Amino acid sequence: MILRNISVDCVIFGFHNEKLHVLLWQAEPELLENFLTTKKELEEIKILFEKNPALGNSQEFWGLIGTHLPTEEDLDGYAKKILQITTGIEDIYLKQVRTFGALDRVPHYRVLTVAYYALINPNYHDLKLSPLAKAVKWFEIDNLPEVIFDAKEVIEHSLKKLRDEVKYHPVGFHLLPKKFTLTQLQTLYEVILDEKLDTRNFRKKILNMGLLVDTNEKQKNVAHRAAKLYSFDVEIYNKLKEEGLNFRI
Amino acid sequence: MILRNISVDCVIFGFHNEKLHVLLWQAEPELLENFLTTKKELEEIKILFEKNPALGNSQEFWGLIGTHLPTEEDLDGYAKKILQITTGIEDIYLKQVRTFGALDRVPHYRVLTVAYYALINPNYHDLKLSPLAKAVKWFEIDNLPEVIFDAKEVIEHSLKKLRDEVKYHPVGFHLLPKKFTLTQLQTLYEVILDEKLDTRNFRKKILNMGLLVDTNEKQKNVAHRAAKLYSFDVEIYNKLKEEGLNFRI
DNA sequence: CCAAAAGTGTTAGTCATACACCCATGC
DNA sequence: GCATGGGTGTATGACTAACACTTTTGG
Repeated sequence: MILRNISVDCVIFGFHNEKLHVLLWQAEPELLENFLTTKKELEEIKILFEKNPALGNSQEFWGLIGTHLPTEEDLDGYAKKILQITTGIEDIYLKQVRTFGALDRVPHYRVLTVAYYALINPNYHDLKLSPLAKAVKWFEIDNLPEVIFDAKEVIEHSLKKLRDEVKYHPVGFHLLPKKFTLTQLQTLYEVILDEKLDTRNFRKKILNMGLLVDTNEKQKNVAHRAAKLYSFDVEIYNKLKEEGLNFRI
Repeated sequence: MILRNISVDCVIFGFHNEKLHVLLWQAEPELLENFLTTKKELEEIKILFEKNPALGNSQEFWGLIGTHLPTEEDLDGYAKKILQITTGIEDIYLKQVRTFGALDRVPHYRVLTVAYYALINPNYHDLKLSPLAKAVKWFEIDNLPEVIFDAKEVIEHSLKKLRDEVKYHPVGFHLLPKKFTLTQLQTLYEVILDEKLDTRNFRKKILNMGLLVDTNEKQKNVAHRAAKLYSFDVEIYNKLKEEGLNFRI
């Protein structure tokens, strides 16, 4: 059985072409089948779609990826499941943003949405493998299409949360490939925080924290001096944090 | 109608006797009547209580103040309403913590709890006026009674959120009277953050930020040098923030 | 005059900011 | 050899941390 009054939606952020993107879809009941376990649940979803013209009308509108919470699913676990099925990735950084519960945020019926944000790197995860590939698309964060319901507000809240988080916790790394250059990292922060950073100071700060691992590798086939590749190690971060490291950008 | 699968619970923090406290209650359906608008809702609540032995058994267990969300109530608005009815105060600082949705967090039926935390100053708000006064009690944060369901976890999450927040935003003032001394403010921070702060440095830092208003008043009838009384002005804070002030403790 | 808490300044070290040029690579 | 982005050091000012005594008040 699904809980008609509760939906779980994921704001999936991706970083490519030096831009922050959000993954949206045009949902149809048949796609939601992927997230559900019983036929009964699918029937229930179909009824909701029929009752709500705005949902059926999704040729024009894009929406956040998610659906109603089944009774037998753990809340955090279900958000993770939605992401796994959508992206094919097992270990995704995922964080609850907040629950939206204004009266009339969705016409015709009452639903609270528990929003999560997730961070992935689109260059390194081929979404073509996803069963939802045809319905799903990346949009630049400052060039979003028309979205359904209050999805815009949810995305904005999530972005704000990401911005707050990225300054004090090393979460930005989840948007980069395993091995990355300091310039990529800097660009990422510039894009998320929407401000220019001083290269020399940025490098000093990051390297002084001592949580990047020098992979002893360099970029290849670039038409300029090849940059060193670093990786981020959560274990090292946890150790340093215990010793009193304060991560700050 | 009430939404059986969604409850709204408030972790109400108060600061007195140099300790941080939480307001808990022993809920009974009759008390919940105060939060509800129709008789039908009360009947629905009563049925839930009957179905769930742990709820009826609340002579032994204390719980968070809150109840199921009625269909016609806005989520944030309902949290505010719960607080107003409980405390009689109109303007309470209130913040959504997160939504708890583990599978067996409440036995016998599935319910998600949207948790909020609130900050009030018990010395300056007489809860005896509340219709719930007899069921409600302050507990020291590190001397809590046995609590129902996962209330402990919810309280701990809320405290963590408060700690994170208090460092970077001037929310601590909501726990103090309108006019307070710098020593009170320092004690408050020491209690919330659970660490000693250097008095001289603390005063310098706070006063340099320039967001406290000198009321030109002093304590009266104290058996020692009377301290100056300050107040906090949100308007001033907002102005300073626009000018780039970074609030940090 | 005593007890109790309020109030105050200086120094040393650390951290943030501002800023401009040479280096390595592919084509 | 040139275009492109990678990589580096220093000086200045700002902030943080550590630390001990005098002042005011009521009883």
